[in-house]
Amino acid sequence: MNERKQHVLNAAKRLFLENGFANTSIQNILDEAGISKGTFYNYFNSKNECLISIIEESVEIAAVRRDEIAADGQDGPELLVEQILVRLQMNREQKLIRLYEAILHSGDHELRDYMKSVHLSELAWLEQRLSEVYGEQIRPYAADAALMQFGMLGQYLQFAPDITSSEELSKRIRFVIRRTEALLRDMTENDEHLLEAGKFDIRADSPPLPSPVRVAEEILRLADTLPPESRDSGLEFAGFLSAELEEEKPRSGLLKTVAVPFRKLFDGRPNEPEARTVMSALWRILKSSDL
Amino acid sequence: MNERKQHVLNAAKRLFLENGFANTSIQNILDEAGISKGTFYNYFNSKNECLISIIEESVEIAAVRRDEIAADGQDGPELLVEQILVRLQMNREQKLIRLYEAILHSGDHELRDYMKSVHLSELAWLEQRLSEVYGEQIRPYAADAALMQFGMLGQYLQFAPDITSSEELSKRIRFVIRRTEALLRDMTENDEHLLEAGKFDIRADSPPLPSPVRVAEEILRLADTLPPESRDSGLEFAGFLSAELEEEKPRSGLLKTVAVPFRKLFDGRPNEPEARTVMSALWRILKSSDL
DNA sequence: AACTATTTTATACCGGTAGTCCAACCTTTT
DNA sequence: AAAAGGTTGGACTACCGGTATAAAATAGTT
Repeated sequence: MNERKQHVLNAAKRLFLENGFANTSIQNILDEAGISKGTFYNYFNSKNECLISIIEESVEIAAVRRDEIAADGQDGPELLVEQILVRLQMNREQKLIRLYEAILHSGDHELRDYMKSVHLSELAWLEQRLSEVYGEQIRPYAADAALMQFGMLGQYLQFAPDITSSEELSKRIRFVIRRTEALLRDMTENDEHLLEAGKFDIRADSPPLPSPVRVAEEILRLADTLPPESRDSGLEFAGFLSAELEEEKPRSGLLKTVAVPFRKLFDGRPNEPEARTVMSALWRILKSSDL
Repeated sequence: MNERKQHVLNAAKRLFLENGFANTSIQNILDEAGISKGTFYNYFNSKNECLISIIEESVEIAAVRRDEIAADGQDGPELLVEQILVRLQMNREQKLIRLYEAILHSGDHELRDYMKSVHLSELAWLEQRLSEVYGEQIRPYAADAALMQFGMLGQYLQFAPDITSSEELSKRIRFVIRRTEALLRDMTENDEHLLEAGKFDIRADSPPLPSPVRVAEEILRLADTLPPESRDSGLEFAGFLSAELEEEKPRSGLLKTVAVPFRKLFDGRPNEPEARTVMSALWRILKSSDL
């Protein structure tokens, strides 16, 4: 990921959020980013692909944040609220969600398929989390509950798009989660469900798990790029993380605890996106070995 | 409403449903309808306006059908299922709903506002119906229940867009309605709600109620256009309807019963849309006097 | 420092889009 | 028959996403 490319992405994102996807021409992006058309098409094969990159980035940010806040603290409905809040805050002022939808209904098949997979993976995540939070006995109803919760929340957001405070957001999320609990009780009592468990899983096209050794290398390389003031602690963290990663049975609790502050060292630095990508790989490894 | 204009609308609708809104150019519509560009822009100020007309028509069709099936039979959850089914079948094979969404996210403010009002009026209708079906005591929670039901159902439809049989549709609707009942019980028990009653009402910009006298005239005029084979019964119906309409206190039960077969005389006839519009006005009068 | 390879720039160009404009045409009213 | 007004076809504009390309700038290698 070129730094210049990141600059273009940021410019495009700014414009998309401000004026909408359809109302932003490539020329606008070129002007905003101060680049020429040729460069743009060096980075992206199309305007759509540029949009996909933006969404991919925000999905990654949300995933890492969710894993990080799960790393400290007990699991339960309150954590679920926080994790859902992450996605909503990601769509700053509900505008990113418009991009999602713009893509969904843009007649472009490739884009639609991509967004569908994003949607599905969000539902799969939610189904899994509901099972974790409310116990294995509700698993047969988790898929339906996830789908309905997603729909309810979507309505509460679309209906009041003027939410700035995360207080207001939390309030709605909590309300919807309590309703979801009622739905789970109701479905359990009557043993009614429409979807089978695991309905949303689409592991087929998910990328292969990165190798721990490879990730360990990347972490060390990243630490090398830190500025003097954070370099020392960064190297400490990185040394521990990479050593632990190459162990036979990594102590995942420790890894999770250390991973969070290490990643945060890169906040605001030019390679923040790269650091996030590497740590995202780390979290995937950790979660797969937890099972 | 010109007959030629209706012809253009039908052509556009066909193309939109088949290829999507974005993938249908005005030239396509011109070719399909066999008209010229000048004519098209005589009827509509833009492609968007053409789409709005199509949606307006389908909204009207759905409203009349809902009122008509309510006219015979007892009220209750089963009727509600049928009425909801009307809207879903209207969006034939889930494709019209894409038009809705295409409009919602098209960056065009005017279109968005229009669709928002359609959305709101659907929610207002649902809130009202829930109160009717489940009793006045749930009215404080009806707005929330309507919003959540709408969201849940939307997910179940979007998620399985390959539904052709209305059996399958009914099954999902019934499932969602049972969940809505659980939500209503839950909210009632805990006395929790986020929205106040009547939240979705937007009477401000709804057109003024048509005068009964005027509608009576239109009904007589319509009957005159019927072909010989249905002319006699049409005139009988029309005579009764218009006479009753001009009474001090119209017998609304009778009116409803007679209105249905009268409107159906125009099915398949060129002025079917016009007849529907007139009868739509009649239903609005009847419902307002029922209160 | 010189040479090479790659990236970036600027611009012309393509086919397609929504929408404008207008002179010619047709139909209805007078 | 004449006037009026809606209808027609098509030329036209401005813009879009995307392609092509030659010149300029930059980076990497020796």
